[in-house]
Amino acid sequence: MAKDDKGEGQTGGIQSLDAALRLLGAMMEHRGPVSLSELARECRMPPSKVHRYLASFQRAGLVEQAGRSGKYDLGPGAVTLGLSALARHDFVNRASDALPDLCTESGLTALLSVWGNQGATVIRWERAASPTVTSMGLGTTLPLLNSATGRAFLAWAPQAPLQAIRAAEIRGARKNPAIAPDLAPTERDLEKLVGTIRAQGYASVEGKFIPGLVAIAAPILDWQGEAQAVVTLIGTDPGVVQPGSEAVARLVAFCKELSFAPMTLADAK
Amino acid sequence: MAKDDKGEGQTGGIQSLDAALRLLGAMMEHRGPVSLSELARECRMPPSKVHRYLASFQRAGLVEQAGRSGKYDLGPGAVTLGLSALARHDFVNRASDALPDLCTESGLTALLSVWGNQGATVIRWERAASPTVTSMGLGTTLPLLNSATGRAFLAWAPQAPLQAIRAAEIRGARKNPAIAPDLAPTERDLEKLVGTIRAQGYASVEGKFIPGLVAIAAPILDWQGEAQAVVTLIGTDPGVVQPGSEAVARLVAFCKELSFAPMTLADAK
DNA sequence: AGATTGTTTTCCATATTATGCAATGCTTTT
DNA sequence: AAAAGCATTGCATAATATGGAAAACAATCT
Repeated sequence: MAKDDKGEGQTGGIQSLDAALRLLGAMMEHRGPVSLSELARECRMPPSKVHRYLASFQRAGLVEQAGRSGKYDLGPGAVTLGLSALARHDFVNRASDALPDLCTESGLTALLSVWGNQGATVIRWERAASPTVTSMGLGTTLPLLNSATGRAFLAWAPQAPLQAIRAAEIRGARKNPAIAPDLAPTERDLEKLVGTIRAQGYASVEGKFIPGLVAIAAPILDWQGEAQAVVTLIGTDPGVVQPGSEAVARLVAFCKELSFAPMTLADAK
Repeated sequence: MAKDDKGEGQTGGIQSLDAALRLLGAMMEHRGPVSLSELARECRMPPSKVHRYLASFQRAGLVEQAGRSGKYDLGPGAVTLGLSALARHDFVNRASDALPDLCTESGLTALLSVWGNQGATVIRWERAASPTVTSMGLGTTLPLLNSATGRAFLAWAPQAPLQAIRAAEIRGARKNPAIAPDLAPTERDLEKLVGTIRAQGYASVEGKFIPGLVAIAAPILDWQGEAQAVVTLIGTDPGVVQPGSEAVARLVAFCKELSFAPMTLADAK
């Protein structure tokens, strides 16, 4: 195959693994199932090569073949791997463990989300007894502007990844005003919205994402003051979004508890 | 290198990739960072090999070196990958697509339900060729105790939300014994019922909700082990509810196929 | 129908690429 | 200081991945 280019200054590694991971990356960029030949074209690999790699991935459960369409997609093993990686960050574990308590104490449905996959992704949720909705499962990607969760990320998440997404969603919202009817998503309005959210310490939304529902969301902050995750409470009573409400108090306390707290001098040993 | 084991019956694939994925699997099992040599020992690989593989993984962001301790850990790329995969696993859609197959193969009417609106709600159904049923349309809310579907949710759905609903329905059933004529819905009986259902892997009902009809139901589980949806088969022949029946086998296999399955780590010894 | 195009999958000879070992730095322990 | 453990790099060998061709399979058009 005449690999003439020696431009690779990379230190040791496995070339076949690099190719395999390039393949995985390509699969990730697609939102859904991809055909083998399409992958081959994108990665500039012969189909036979792609086929063999996919066979190995498939054995490990990282990819799977969707139905009988023959197309390939990321599989459950990838989820396991990702959640395992996520679990290394202890705030995820602590928040997951405490989520049921928050749910029962508040009587509301509680969600734990992290930023990933170009959106706020729900990784854990605890349903309340009261009649809320379903169809909001794990892995749901919440909209940035019209969900309390998304807004909390907008206000507290790392800038870099959000800038682009934000811009994209603003364009989308402008084209489709039904998505954000009462929000004129100019840069100025966004700044104002973010300012308001940060000032009051939590984000809220009434019936935007799902009519009839209200939600409040607060961030779990790391040592840099950026949102590592967002906790959301969903209910039906409009009262819960009010600044003084018990639900707000509980939510904010919960997140503060889990957020990074600078060491006090008294702790010095 | 004298690979004596010919135990590999596996079809085509990349051996080095298999080794790499075995490595990833080993890293997954550790809760935190691992040293290179430790990995090498566990996977029975020479350290140099492990080092080269890790270099490739690191370049892709799948693993990273924790601080300057030199230990390796799963990295942000793994999280991204997992979240991307998580978003694709829309159980409801996948089940919807596959439902017609289940229907034709089993010759029975198939139902797909999710939890919502204080009950098991039918969101998709596929009628069997034989003209049995029924007046059951989309959006029908099935009773919790007297339908196979409801019972499956009872057995596998998240505890917290169901406790209340369950209690409410018990009260209702007591007031209206026609709904649950042969079931004394005490807490003890409920526990026993749930235990039986979980033990046999599916819920069944004979002629309770609709006289003359029998039904079996099994859950589609997410990675939390909770029922995201329930698939139900309805027929007239009492034989289908028997544990060994073909219908039961098909149903359970169907749900298992759609349920979340963790990553398999190939331990070819 | 049959023909045609586009897939996915298997086979095989070749040499590219991964391999294990040994040697080298590098850090931590005795 | 010496020793032990670990991470990293070089090297010759052969084991392994490679691309092309062709077989199996599916879908679309004439």
